[in-house]
Amino acid sequence: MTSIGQIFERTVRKFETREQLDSADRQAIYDLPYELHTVEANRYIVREGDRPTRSTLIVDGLAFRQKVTVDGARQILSVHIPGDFVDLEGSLLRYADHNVQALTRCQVALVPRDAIVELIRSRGKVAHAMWIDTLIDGSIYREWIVNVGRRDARAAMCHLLCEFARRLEASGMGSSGGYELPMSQEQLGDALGITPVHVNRILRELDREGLIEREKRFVRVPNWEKLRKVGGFNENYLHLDQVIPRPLSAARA
Amino acid sequence: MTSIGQIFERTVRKFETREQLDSADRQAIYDLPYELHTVEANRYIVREGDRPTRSTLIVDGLAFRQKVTVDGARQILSVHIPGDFVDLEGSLLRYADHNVQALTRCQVALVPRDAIVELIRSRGKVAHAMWIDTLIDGSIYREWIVNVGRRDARAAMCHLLCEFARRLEASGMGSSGGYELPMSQEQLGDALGITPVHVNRILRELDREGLIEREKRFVRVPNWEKLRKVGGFNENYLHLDQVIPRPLSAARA
DNA sequence: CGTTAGGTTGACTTGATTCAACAACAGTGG
DNA sequence: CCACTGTTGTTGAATCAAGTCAACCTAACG
Repeated sequence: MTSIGQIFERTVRKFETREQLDSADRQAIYDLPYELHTVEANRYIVREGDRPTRSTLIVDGLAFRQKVTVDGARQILSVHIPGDFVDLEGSLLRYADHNVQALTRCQVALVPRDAIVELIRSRGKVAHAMWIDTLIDGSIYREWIVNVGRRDARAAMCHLLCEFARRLEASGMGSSGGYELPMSQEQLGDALGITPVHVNRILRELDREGLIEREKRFVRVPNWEKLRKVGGFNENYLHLDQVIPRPLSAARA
Repeated sequence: MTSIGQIFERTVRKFETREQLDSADRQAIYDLPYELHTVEANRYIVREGDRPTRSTLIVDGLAFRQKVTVDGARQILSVHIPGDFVDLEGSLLRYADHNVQALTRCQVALVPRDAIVELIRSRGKVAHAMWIDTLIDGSIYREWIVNVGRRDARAAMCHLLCEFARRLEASGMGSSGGYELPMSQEQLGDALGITPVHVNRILRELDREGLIEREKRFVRVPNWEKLRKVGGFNENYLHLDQVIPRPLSAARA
């Protein structure tokens, strides 16, 4: 689906919405050494405690972060799409504090840690773009806390569906009308902090109410505004329009 | 408590555990322009939607991040201690996606956004240290998601108490034996995603079981190991020992 | 010394879990 | 090509953790 020549294409495109890169910056990214691998669905990409020597870039497919409590309950923390580095932390922190798993079969590019560290050191603007990425990830985590902490299952599910819709749409992988959501009901439960049985009931309820229409794992959203409202979804936290303000000048949006 | 000359002391000390700074780096931080202010408990430091022109550094006191859902429920997202910049996002993202409030009366230093941006641009290592800070914040958010999503109220409360204990201890503001936790039971509830009534019952239960001893808002931990176990607390995610690995060489811990 | 915020407690309700059974479906191997 | 097996989805009944409502208590404070 994604040819070799375009491995870093999505990443560069994303970074360019975050910081004005020059051609040397772009080239430095394109020049990153990497090794392509295929990871089957559900296989681990990073394990808690790992001290990885390579960072993983998702080229194709979806992946998710998760953590397991001492008594075995799993909590999904975020979902990632092509163009995302899923363990930059591995290059910058000592060890991984959580797991990363492939949601679907993934094509990933493994980039040596040293190359990432050198890129960061030598290309300030690229580093800046990556940093902004981690800030936005942080913002998404915060909203996720609100979702599991303060919304009931129905609202939380709608919110989650809205988030996926907007993020997939923004990256050209679906429309506001509908999209493929390749998660099992158990995984949805792990994302929302509820049981799969309850996920099932909520989904059917939303279906019955006409808030969504399902066909296998394809979700159609007949009335975006209604779904948005039930989920209390406000997309600001995704910072989809994020562009770095020009330094030292009062840039206007 | 903190004299003018030491405004950036804690911040520098923190950054030095994250990256090898040279004297020019340190000086650049000390030279940051700022304005000192006092913020009363519960007053807002940043409001969602703000486009702040200054970043706020906590010099003394505690602050917390929070978000309010459409139907008025508040979720506390994190608690911050002296030395933390509580709205770096304000300098790097377009607008604030959440609120920051003073937990206790705070002394804060307001640093102009442009000065922060310039510091980041000119002092790569300082920027790096700050970035690592945002990565660690991200890690704490992830654990917080697990806490509200997958732990019952009792375990979540113990986990929260453990987190505070370790963080306060690490910054010299309390010992593992006990510490001042200046949060109302309502605020604790907002942090855990439960009602203040339930917080009360859980705290009394923990008290009765001998897991904690309370005196006003001072919490004593007679048996750390027991509390740790009930909370399923593993401090790795705090990255308290974080030191940046030497670039391009196989540094050993 | 009244006012207010925070803490405590009981009775009742509810959203979500648990347990258990079964249906639909995909993949596998005989 | 079909039986076997495992995963995912569906449903009902019973139970439980947490929420709601409401009252009252206490300490701090102007």
